[in-house]
Amino acid sequence: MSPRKSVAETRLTRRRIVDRGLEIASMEGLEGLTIGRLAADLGMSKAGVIGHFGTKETLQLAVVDEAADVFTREVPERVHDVPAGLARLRAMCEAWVAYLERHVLPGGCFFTAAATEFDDRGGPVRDAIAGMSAVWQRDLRIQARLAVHGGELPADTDVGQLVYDLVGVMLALNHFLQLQGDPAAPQRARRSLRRLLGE
Amino acid sequence: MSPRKSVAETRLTRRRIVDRGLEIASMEGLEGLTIGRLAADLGMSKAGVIGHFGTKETLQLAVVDEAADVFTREVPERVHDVPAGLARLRAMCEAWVAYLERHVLPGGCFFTAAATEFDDRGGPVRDAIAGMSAVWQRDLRIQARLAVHGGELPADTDVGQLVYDLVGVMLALNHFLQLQGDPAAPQRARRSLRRLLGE
DNA sequence: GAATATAGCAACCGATCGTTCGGAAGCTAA
DNA sequence: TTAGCTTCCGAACGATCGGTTGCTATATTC
Repeated sequence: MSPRKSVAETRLTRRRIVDRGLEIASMEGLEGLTIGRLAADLGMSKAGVIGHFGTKETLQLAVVDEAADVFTREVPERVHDVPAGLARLRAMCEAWVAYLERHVLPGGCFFTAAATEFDDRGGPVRDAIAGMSAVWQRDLRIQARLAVHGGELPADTDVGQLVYDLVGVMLALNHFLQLQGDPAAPQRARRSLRRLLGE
Repeated sequence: MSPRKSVAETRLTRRRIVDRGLEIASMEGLEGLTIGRLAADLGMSKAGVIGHFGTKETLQLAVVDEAADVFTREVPERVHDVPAGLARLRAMCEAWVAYLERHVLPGGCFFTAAATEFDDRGGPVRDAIAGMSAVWQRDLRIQARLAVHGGELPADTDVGQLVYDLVGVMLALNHFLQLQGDPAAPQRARRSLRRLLGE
């Protein structure tokens, strides 16, 4: 029925699958992401969808990768030119808030949803999620440490504690935005960040 | 085949279903809670399981109710005799941390998982989850307000902001415990609580 | 003791799950 | 032109999903 597409078109089809898959997964979860649903949404057959990945788990991993790309594009890359240290740390957090505020993905923060969905299981998908979460927290820790060493944050700052609190602020932001639809949540998040990182 | 049980036995069967259902749901999610899986775990037929509820949604609501009962028993009821105001607010939060620390449910905080799973959908299950979350946050606000009026917290305290931060601390605790298995998380949570609520 | 009500089972329903298979269609290299 | 490669489809696979039906065996009610 459907002919072979040019290489460019093929890559485009794969991208369409992963992009739409990320949207679905951000709303329904990575398990709620169904091959049949994906096929129906894209107007193609289930075989055509799964043929690009071979396995649902591979598809899930591709979606996790895409989510990481989106996050990277929307948050860390936007603050790459901000001076390292406290300024960069503040910019990272502000970009993080803005990213959730803008509802880049319809289902809120993909990693929050995926983390709570997979935190009790094993397997490569869980490992990928935990790994990317760890990388981002490491980046936060690095900038926090630079800020401490540069005297921009108190010398006795517990960097791990600070990152813990920052993560809490963002988890709360996602929670109040998605579950309660609270429009004051971003402002609350920014106020908490000011308290943690100074003015 | 299986005979009718006495009323007491019948209630017990229902409790067994809901209890096991809560364990499964805390790990696999409310949608991952499957009637067939439940029946297999309990050594009974699917019809025997669903006969007590009629519908999976009703079963899910029963599980949500049970989760609320467990939480109520484990957290607010344990601090019922603590004097109202800041002392009670602190005790509520400490009981909350201890509840997560003890791993009362194998999958961590049920409401955190259920909230992120259902925050994008509609329906009675989502409403029940959001409602119970709202009740608990209202209880926190009440005690916080009492603490402010009693002069135990600064007069300019933004109570909504405080509850936002408290929720963030607990979400982070659940996150670091479940996804990263960080044993230092409870101590981090307690330190954050001290920062928010004083010594 | 007889009548009634009901908990639970075995079997089954249609739908959907992830996955496999053979083939049709078209691009590309020889 | 031809042979091979690849994308995608239609169809089907067994498994499982939520839910229904008919029945049996017993607890309760009279």
